Amino acid sequence: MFTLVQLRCFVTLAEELNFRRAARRLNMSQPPLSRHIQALEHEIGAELVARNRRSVELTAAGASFARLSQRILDQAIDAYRQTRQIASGDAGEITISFTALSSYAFVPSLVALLRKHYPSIALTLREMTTPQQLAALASRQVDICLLRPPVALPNIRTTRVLRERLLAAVPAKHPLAKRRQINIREFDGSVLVTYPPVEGPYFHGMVTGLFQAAGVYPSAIQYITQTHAILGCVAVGVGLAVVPESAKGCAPAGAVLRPLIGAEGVHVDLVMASPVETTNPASASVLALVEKHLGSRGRATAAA
Amino acid sequence: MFTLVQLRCFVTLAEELNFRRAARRLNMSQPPLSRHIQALEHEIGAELVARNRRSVELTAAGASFARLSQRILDQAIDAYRQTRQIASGDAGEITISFTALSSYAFVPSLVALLRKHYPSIALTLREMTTPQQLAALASRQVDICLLRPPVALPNIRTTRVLRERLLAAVPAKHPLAKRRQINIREFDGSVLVTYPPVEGPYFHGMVTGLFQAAGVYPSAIQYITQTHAILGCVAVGVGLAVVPESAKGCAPAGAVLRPLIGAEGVHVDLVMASPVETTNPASASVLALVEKHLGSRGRATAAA
DNA sequence: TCAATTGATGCAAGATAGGTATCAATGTTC
DNA sequence: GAACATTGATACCTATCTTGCATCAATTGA
Repeated sequence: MFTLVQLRCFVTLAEELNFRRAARRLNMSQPPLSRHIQALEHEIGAELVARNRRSVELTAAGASFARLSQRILDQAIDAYRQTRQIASGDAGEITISFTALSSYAFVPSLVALLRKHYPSIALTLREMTTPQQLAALASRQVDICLLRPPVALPNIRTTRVLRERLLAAVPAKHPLAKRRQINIREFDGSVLVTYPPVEGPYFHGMVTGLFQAAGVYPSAIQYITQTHAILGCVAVGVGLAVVPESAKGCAPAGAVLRPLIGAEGVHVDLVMASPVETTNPASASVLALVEKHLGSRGRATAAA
Repeated sequence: MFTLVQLRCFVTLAEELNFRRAARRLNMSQPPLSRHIQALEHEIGAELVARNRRSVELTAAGASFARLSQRILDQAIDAYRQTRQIASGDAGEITISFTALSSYAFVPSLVALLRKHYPSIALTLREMTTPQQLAALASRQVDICLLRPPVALPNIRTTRVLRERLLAAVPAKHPLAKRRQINIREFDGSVLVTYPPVEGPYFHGMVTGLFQAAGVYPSAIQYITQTHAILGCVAVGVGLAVVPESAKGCAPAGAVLRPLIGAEGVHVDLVMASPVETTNPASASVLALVEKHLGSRGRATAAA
């Protein structure tokens, strides 16, 4: 197989049509250039330049090969640059998974942040449930997960990116909807729509712990997996619910959200989880960027 | 700049993810493969494979670079093959010029012949007048010309590809149109529509020579450059004409062609002209093909 | 704990690329 | 038409690179 150096020599010769001038442009003397061209012609088994002892001109094969060679060289330096960029984390691909609710709370600002600082990183977003996220993280199918704690996996590090208060969700036609804020005791005897223990263990534990601590007992509990589905049930009057602040982004018209009195010390977190060691420099770049950005903002602000 | 050999090594390693197996596939021992990969990584300035002393896996940069490398290698062997093909004349580009009339007589069968034997030669056809053809041939702007003799240019060789009889062209409403064949003496005293001496010297000399030899003198001569224009004039009753047999292909409805008595020994030739030495192997292939084909057919048959 | 396998490294031999000096051939100039 | 300049090719030497063999340290599996 011929060499890229030979191609570079040939392309320059094809442009100059003069061995000495081409050699000067290539920063070499004329004899090795002659030998490179000879080697190339011998390798391909065809005459590429017609030399008349005085003038040099391309053969039909040489003219075609010059174009192809130029393309190969262009691709080579392109591959060089692109790979350096990926290695430095300035470019590349990154896959981020997120829970449905965080798409309202944190993902929009994350995408904006990435687009601003790393426009050449290709971002793939994948909505998953938390158990799916843990599996994807363990098998390294995703670079970064946005999910609810805790993340009990080896060699995974987490950073809290969002801390939210809890809000009460009541139907718009419910008497409580007129209150500016709602005490958790008002839930006593009502139907509670909330997260199931298996699919949403974090929220489930938080809400049930909250009610137990306050000594409040709903008359019935309706388990629903996703926040937007819970709010949908509230909107049609199924019952009351406790949801994180970011649920404002997906509240239907029939449900209103009010500050929850009696849950002041309780809040829900959203964490960013990623492998401790990654082979993807773009991932490291994004993690560093997010953490730097969080640090400057106090890492506890809820997104609009 | 890195080497194609290094790329080949890296691509194979990326496929095998094992230095020894990759080295075996590359027909080399393992140490030089390790060195090639190291050199490549040093050249690019990035880690391409993550080696854990036991397993080898690609980094993000390495995965991208492997794809790009494969593409470069593919293009390299493609360039190799394509150039060999062009050099051997099996592929390439060829420009053939032709006179308007030969587009009916010879060009169709030439195109068919090329498409059959050299489907990967790109054919450019260019209609020119004979003086334009001579200039294009001298400046090597075309590879092959189909034109009327003589071709008085240095380093140009010609081959006769077609020899045709002459026919009489008369208006369909003319009394002579009823004859099966027409004697040249019948032209005496009629208007002759024929080729001008400057733009169509070959035909002009042939026709005038024919009439002089027969002692026939038209009452008037109308000069028109192209055969199809001459036949158009004949069709509307301007006069009579003498045209080559291949004019059958472009005769309008109002003109009829009949064998010409008294011109038996006279015929017109179409020759194929090309530079003696050409840098275009495709041209040589086409010339050889045409000559071989003519040889088997006796080189004098008029095309339909 | 021992054997097998992994990728990296030291070393010597061979191959290769590069430079200098030079040649034969062809234009150019006076 | 003869001297000169310029062209690409070649001979030869040196520096560098590449290769394969032998070997090493580390890890894995039995």
